[in-house]
Amino acid sequence: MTARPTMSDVAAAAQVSVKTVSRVVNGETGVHPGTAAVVTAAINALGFRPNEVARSLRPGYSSQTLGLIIEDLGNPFYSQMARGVEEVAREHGFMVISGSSEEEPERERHLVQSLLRRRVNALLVVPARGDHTYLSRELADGTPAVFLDRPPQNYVADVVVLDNRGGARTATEHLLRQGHRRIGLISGFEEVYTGAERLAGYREALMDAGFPLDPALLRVNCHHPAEAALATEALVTLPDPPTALFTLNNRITIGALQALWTRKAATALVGFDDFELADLLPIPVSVVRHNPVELGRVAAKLVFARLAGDRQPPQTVTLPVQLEQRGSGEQRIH
Amino acid sequence: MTARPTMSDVAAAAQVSVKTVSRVVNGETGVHPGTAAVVTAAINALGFRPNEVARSLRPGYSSQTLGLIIEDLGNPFYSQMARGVEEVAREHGFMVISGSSEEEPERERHLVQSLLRRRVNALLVVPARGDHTYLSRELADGTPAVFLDRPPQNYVADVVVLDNRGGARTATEHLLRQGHRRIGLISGFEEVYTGAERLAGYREALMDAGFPLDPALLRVNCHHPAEAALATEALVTLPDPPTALFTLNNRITIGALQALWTRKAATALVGFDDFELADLLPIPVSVVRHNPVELGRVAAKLVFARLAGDRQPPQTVTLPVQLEQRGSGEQRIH
DNA sequence: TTGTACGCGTTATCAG
DNA sequence: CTGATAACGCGTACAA
Repeated sequence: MTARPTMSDVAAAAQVSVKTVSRVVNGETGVHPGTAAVVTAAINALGFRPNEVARSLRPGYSSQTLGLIIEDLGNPFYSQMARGVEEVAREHGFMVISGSSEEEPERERHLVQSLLRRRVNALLVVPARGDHTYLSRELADGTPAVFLDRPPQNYVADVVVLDNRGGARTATEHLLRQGHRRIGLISGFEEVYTGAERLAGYREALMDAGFPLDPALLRVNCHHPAEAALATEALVTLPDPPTALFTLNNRITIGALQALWTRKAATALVGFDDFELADLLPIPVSVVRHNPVELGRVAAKLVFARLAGDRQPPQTVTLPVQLEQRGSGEQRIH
Repeated sequence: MTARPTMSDVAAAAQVSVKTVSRVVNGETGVHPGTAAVVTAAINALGFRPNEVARSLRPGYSSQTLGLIIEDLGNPFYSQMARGVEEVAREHGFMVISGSSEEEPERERHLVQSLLRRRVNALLVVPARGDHTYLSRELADGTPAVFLDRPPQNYVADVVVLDNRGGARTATEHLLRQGHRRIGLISGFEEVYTGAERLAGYREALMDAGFPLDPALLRVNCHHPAEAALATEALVTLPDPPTALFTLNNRITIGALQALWTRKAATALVGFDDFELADLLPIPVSVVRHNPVELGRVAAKLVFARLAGDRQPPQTVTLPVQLEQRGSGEQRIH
């Protein structure tokens, strides 16, 4: 109930000046041990805790805070990214303020502004769709920004992404190598960067191998497992059905699996994104997996390099992904 | 690269005093429209953004920030809680600084101190094990704290928990009603609050129904799915094996399921905690489910009630859980 | 070894 | 309607 004690409260209690208290608090040299003891006693008696807000207002000091904007804190992929960011931040004595953009551009802008008003040292952003030129104005003072999972539109800065295209190529080539020629593809939002890249990787693999891409095998805009299940159902009941499926994210993979199980279809399947239980299912699911925590870590390290004065041109880091062969993707065509 | 412009920069550019700029920025009445226009123009020209840090230093103002300490931001259960907290915070114009305690008491203390130094308005904490009397000193000024998922030890404050005991009772009674008399139980850390409560619920249900508790059917301290699988294996191969299993958290449920599948055992199963795919598996898994987002929301609302001046004695809110009958728990004994 | 003045960016007070 | 001044809590520069 009492207001939090300040340095001058401590100074008054210890019968010294605020500056002496400051010296003790910051462990500066040149304080008489006796005085220091008195001050320390007063600090403990009053329960004084230095006010980081006041400190960060002073020139040369900063809030020691990172701003993190992601699509949804509750989504495991992003929350693991956040975890990676937090780890690196802690190593530097920083804390993280985070917010969910809900993939809405206005919300993102609002969050950017709120965070900058709080004078975060840097921004880490999973960019929502839409134009990002507004950032030039917001970050004109040199506050670094690093983008995660996808690049922003019309703003040049450091970006850390997964090798979406490469992973999709690998998955598709793997299925081709098992003898599959008709490989169905189910994707989520078409316009999202990661989805587009993965689709491109699938296309490239087919082209390079000299096989045609049958548009009838493509199902896009499946946002829920249920829609993916329907799409799978539709593909499997085609006159000339695919012998394998490539599902572009884990929600889709889950929906597809359910449809395949109820149909007892022996269609091979490789999914992008790992998921819990994938390796424990009766037929373990082959996936292209990656490391969201590492993504967060790498982005945070980039941020701290910038804060340390790194003036290199903005770079794009592409993190490798791994094809995990567990069974569902290794069913050869007879 | 330029330092961020301040109010006095704007004032100079607009040929007015800082106070006038302040008035315009805060939309105060009593400013000549002409002057306001000039000031607004200067603000836009310079890209001025008010410094919330400086503002929060002033008496009567605050950082408009909540501190959140959870076990692990990367864990879906906790990250969804964080999501709920964030939602309510945003409604109040607050932001959230979060940190992971890793279930280590010293880390928690360190986080508490860091957050209080940053003058967060309130603390939301998933308490690590160990004594929490230290909080009396830290929060002597009246900064509210609310605890999530489990109560702290030796500190009285608002707490929001799930109905762990009731959920476990319900699950056990459900299995008893299906005719099961030998119900195996697999749990994680024995000393964790939630686990202890769930175990107690199981015990109570058996006692109340007048059935003995066979210690041979209890397996504790399974921290990974693999350990749970081994425990399941051991239970199923008992001379007089259980006909049903009650698994105390989702990691354990997953491990148990795998063991049952490989063994093709027809043991009934109910798990505490829902998990992705639970409803999509060939035999859908019955679970006691709950709503982590709601838990976060309720806790945050409690915090804001306290911040608004609510002086009621600390309360414990117990959130209901639901038994979701999907199939695995409804296999009657022949 | 210790203390005094000043400034960080903002807002409240009170005068013009 | 507008502005000068003090203050928020702390640390730097410079004395004493």
